[in-house]
Parts: sequence; C-alpha cells; structure tokens
Amino acid sequence: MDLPLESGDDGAAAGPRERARARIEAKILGAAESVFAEHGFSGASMSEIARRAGIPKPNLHYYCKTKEELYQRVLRHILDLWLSTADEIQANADPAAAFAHYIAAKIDLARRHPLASRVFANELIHGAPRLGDFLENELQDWVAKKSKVIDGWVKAGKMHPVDPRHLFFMLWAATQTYADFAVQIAAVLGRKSLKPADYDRAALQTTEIVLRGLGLK
Amino acid sequence: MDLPLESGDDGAAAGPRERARARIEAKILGAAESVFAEHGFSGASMSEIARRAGIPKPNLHYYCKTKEELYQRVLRHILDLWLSTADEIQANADPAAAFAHYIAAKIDLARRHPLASRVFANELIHGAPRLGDFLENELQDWVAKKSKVIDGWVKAGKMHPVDPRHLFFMLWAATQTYADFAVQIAAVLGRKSLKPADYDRAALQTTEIVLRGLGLK
DNA sequence: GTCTATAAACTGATAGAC
DNA sequence: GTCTATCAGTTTATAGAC
Repeated sequence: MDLPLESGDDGAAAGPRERARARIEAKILGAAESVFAEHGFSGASMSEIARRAGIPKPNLHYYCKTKEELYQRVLRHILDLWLSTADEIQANADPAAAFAHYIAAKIDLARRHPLASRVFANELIHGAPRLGDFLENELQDWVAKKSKVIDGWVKAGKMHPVDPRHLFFMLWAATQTYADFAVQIAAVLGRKSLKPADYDRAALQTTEIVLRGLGLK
Repeated sequence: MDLPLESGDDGAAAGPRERARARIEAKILGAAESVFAEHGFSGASMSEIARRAGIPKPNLHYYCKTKEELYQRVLRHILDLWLSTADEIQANADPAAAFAHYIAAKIDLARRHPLASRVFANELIHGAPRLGDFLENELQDWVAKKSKVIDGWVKAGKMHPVDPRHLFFMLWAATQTYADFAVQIAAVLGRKSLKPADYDRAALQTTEIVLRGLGLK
C-alpha cells in the first residue's frame, strides 16, 4: 500500500466543513492513484475508484467532474513529487556525495511512492498523451540546469567526461525500476514483495557502480 | 514504426492458401502489438486492431477467438525475443567484451523493437497479471545461470564484487528505457523522435560507465 | 452534499447470410 | 473464409428526488 495523498491545505484556518471535504478529496486521490497504477487510464473505472474511496459513484463525479480531470490531478501531484526531490546536484557540492545522495533519494522515492511512479511510467510508455508540456518545458529546463553543473564538474577535472543527459536517463531508469518493475525484481529475487534490505542493497550497489563509473571512487 | 511480426513458418512447403493466412496473421499480430503498446490491454480495442490490420472486426475474431488470446500471442512473441537475445555472458568469455556486447544488444533491441518492449513493460507495471509463470520460471532460471557466470568472474578476480541480480536489474533498466520512455528522452534531447546517433551515444556511455564501474576498464 | 435511476456511447463477441 | 447486423454487458456521466 502507498501513503495517502495529501490534499494541499488551503492555508487559512479551515472549518470542520473544509476539513471534511479535504479528507474526502484525499481519499479520492489516493484511491485514484492506486487504480490508475494498477490498470492504467483506460483500464481504470470510476466505479472502482469510488468503491476504493468508500463513496458512491455519483459523489465521485461531484468532486471530480470527469475521469480525465481526476487523472490530471493525480498526475500533477506526481510531477510535483518528482521535481521536488531534494537533490544536491549543485555547483558547490562534492560530486561523489551529490550523486550518492541523488541515487539514494530516487530509490527512496521508488520505495515510498511506487504507485505514483507507476502512473507516471505508464503515461510515458503510452506516449505521454496526457502529460501536456511537462516534458518539453519543466523537465527539459530541470535537465538543462543540472547538466550545466555536471559539465562544470567535468571541466574542473573532478570526474570523467560524460553526456549529463544520458547520465540522467541511466540514473532515472536504474532507480525507478525498483518501483515500476517491482514484480519482476521480486520474482527474480524469489520474494513475494521487495523488502527494505532489497532497496538498501540496490542503492548501495547502484551508487558504487555509478561512482566508480564516473571516476569518483 | 516497428518491424512486422513474423509468423513462424510452419516448416513444410506452404501452399498459396497457407501463405495468405500467414500474411494475414502477421498483419494482425503487428497491428495488435502497436495498439497494445499504445493503449495497454484494457485501452486497446479489437475494432482498432482490426482497422489497423485492414480487416473487418469479425474476421479478426475468426483468426483470434478472444482479445485475451490475441494478447497472449503478442506477449509470447515478445518473451521469445527477449530470451533469445544473443548474449555472450558465458564463463569462458572476456567479461569486458561480454558486458559491452550485452549492453549493445539490449539497446539494439530497444531501437528495433520499441513496441514489443513497451507491451512487456506495460505488463510488468500493472503487476504482470497475464504473464503466467514466466517471471518465476523462465526468467529466474535465466538469471540464476548468468549469475553463476558472473560470480565466477568475481571469484577469479576479473572484476569487482557485485550482486549479479541487481546488476541485471540495472542493465535491463538502463537499456530498455530507450524504448519504454523514448518520449521522455526525445523531449529532453529536444527531438521529435530518437535518432540512430542517440542510441549509439547511449550504448557508448552506458558501456563506459558500467565497465569502469565493474572495474573492467 | 448525497444517492437512486438511467441515459448514451462503447466494448468484446456472435449469428447467420453469402 | 468473409462480412452485415446485432446482442449483451460495461463504461462515463447526469437528472432529479432527498
């Protein structure tokens, strides 16, 4: 199971009315995330989401006009989670520590929010038809900024030369795989589901190979 | 576009009747693969598959009784493709050459069969409900066999010690991401779709980082 | 705000004429 | 083998009573 989605508190003191509404919306978003993660957009049904949220179907439509709108809310929550990953890839940081921290943070995200990761992965696999301009704008900007930092480290002779963009593709893939393809990993490891120790081992080895691979160890 | 799926020739000399049937079945499997890749199992509709295969919907049901059966055929074709990847991870091989070859082959697979890779990825993301015992049997056996080889290389002091299973998770992820998440990668690279040079660069850098990371360079 | 009943569209699958 | 017509079931979404 995943942690329930938080419904951004609207700042000002909330009365019991607003509190109740917020609690329901949080339940809806959590239920929606789990159903979308399991079945994808088309496969998810509003009835199932309502059932998991513990409310009648028409009430779900009262809070969220359309399935599309509900999906967009879930997706936006996930993108914010993704971008806000505290990372320390900054010019004045130590490269080895920065990459180690980034890998650990990403695997931690995969462990704590596997459903969110899967909804996002599903969206990408099918060509990102509902992702709007996130990839072209927000993500590209993010990568451009971080790439400059890495280029700086390379020029300063602190690490082996690399194409930072492909490095990120590799880091994203190697870490998110522990959320997106958890069934495959669990099956190969002979488990029913991944244990904390599995994620720790994954982070350790991934960090080791990447750091050595970048000439940082 | 993907290469059309080949319909395993039934050996013996085929008459024009069988040839016609084989051609139609190949068209159906190719259409099915593309629709399943785009929309997932639930999102894919038999009408759309029939339309893309250029035949009326009832004819599609004539060749493939149910949507489930059609999906299973597509899936099986993909699994065979996956397992048959010529790899040189064998005890008497040179580790550096073997890993370099494996990475190149996997990225080549991602380039040549992106749709197949996406259907498989989609299946895994949603918990592999239609994958039968492939993960627990065929794949686990494959990994166990290859892991022994790698353990041997480690014991012989040819490379740094690693958990071979997590190494495979990393290699699979880092290579398949160029098929599964191609939209994301293309967007970040500022392209409409990936160019041959992008795959080459990916293979080169991935190999470099992995080999160095394993103490093979 | 909540719920019963239902509309309107689409789905996988088939019957049966050719 | 091929295709027209259609069935039975589900889907998203809403109307309207409470």
